[in-house]
Amino acid sequence: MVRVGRSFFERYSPKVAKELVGCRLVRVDKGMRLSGIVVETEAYRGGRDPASHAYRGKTKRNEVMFGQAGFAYVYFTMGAHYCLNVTTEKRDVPAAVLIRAVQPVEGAERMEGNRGVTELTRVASGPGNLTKALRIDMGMNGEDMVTSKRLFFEVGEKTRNIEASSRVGVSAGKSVRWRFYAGANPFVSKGRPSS
DNA sequence: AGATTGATGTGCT
DNA sequence: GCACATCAATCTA
Repeated sequence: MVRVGRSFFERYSPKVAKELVGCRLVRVDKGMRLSGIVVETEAYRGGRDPASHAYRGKTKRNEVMFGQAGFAYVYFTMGAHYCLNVTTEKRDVPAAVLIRAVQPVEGAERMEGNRGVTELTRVASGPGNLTKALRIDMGMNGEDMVTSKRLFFEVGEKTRNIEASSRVGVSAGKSVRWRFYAGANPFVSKGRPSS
């Protein structure tokens, strides 16, 4: 298994988001591998991107986005959900890729247990679901996913029919289509019907 | 100090 | 398809 290296993340955020589809997200929990193929991502770029957390400058919450690429940025939202991002681009460029959904590969039963559902297509479909299935919380914030032993990416097969659409749940910045997902894959979260 | 706002998910219809 | 729970960080005064 080849791990995704630092240089992969240090590029233009939407490009990283697109190429991340098809890679394998691996979470080692209690010595057991829980993994899944990434089927859906969204790119965010601070500065000119009003949908980004970093749009209004650096804060204690989003400071990870300003650091080096390849780090996990985990944040709490909507009162009950965690979301997993990977930082991208060079240091001091606030950018990240949100992992929205994965297709369970290893430890699927364990993930089902963590989630309390048996429908495999829904186990890690959606940012909040994904983190719950893989037991990712604020303790993972700032984790270096290039060197970490418990959370990282492995190079996967190239996904061919990757589709792009506008991002889900974002009111501003609808002009860019920075949501990438594997076409016709049932594990992709049902976002918004319109694109 | 108080109000507002979400990068959402679930469950019921 | 649509309502609604839920709470920390951020924004406003």
